[in-house]
Amino acid sequence: MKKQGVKERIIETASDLFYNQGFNQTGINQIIAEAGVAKASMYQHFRSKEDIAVAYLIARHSMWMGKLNDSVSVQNTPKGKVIGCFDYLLEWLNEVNFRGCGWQNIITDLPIDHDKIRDQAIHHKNDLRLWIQKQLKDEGKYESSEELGDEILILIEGAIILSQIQKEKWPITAAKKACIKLLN
Amino acid sequence: MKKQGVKERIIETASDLFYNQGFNQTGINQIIAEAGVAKASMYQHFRSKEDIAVAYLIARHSMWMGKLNDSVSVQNTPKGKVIGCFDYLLEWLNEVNFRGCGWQNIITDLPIDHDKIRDQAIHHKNDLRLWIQKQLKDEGKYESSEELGDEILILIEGAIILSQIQKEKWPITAAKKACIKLLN
DNA sequence: AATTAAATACAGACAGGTCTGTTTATTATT
DNA sequence: AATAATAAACAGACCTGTCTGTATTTAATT
Repeated sequence: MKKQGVKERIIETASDLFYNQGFNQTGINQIIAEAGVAKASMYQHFRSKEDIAVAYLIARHSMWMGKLNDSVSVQNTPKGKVIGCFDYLLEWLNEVNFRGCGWQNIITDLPIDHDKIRDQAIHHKNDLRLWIQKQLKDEGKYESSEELGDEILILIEGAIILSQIQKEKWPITAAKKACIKLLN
Repeated sequence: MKKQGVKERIIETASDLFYNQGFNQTGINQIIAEAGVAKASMYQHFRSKEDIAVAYLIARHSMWMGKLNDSVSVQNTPKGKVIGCFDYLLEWLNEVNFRGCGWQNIITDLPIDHDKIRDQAIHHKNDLRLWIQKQLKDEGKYESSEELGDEILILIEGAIILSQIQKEKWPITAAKKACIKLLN
């Protein structure tokens, strides 16, 4: 059995902790303790706590977009895939007890000068925005797939944050209904 | 000239700091320094940092709902008032450089056992939800004002968080368009 | 042997909260 | 009005704990 590399262990542990308990509630001493890594080793691989968070967000983006694509792959049409986003949200957020979005959660209470983290959030949201707009364009029946895509993205973001606040699923199901209305 | 009370000064200073730089980025030493209050005095009025935050959120709720009502009061119909929410968002969020929503910002990275803060966020969002649903019901032309109200609320929440991430106004204008589509 | 990683200690700063004595402001009494 | 008592607020020190990051030595891995 090949032991997981130090860097990977740090990223994995930090990802879990940053996501579930919050960036500001997670100290590096906890990360190294739970990852079974020495602090100096950690600083060999990462220049700062912010850089660990960046690695977390990069890994998360890859994982998240991948899972989204997997989830909606069963849909036959681009439009179906867009609507399917909400099924994915429902399944994922229910599974994490409505903990919400890693990017939303980290950007709302961010130490000053942590612009690398901010850039990751913008990157992720732009990727998702383009993904939605592309699906709608591929569907070929919407005059304004960009405008519509923006509106769907806002529904997704709103559903995530509101389900987090309320710890309930109704925002997601309501957002799906609104999405269907806008697309029909 | 009556000097503002100690408690009020703490709440006002903490409100400004919590909102603009974040709950976790604001320490009590900064609060007392900027409020010109002794720490012991602060702890005479508030049991904990969490209690200060609760006072902040209570004051904010009152202020926020008041300003919303003022802003939409120029609209002639309940429906106009709901759509007017987005104009209020645009003005307010532009003014605070898209800093976003006090409740969203605090609940996303919250120390454990701070349930009083959580309760304030739920209370605020429920109030807003009921306010929107009431407007739509008063309009008298929607069969399902509750469902529609939920959808509008999600648009509002999504517009706020996304404009914060992007530091742009397009999420708000897009959300307004979606709102109009859903209401027409 | 070279590289990587671990263990440990440290530095400086900061966190939220407590305590004691002093000062100031307000209230009550004369 | 003056004085005394009370309440509120302040100043400074202190507490325990934690934060992020650095330095050194030793151990483990390649």
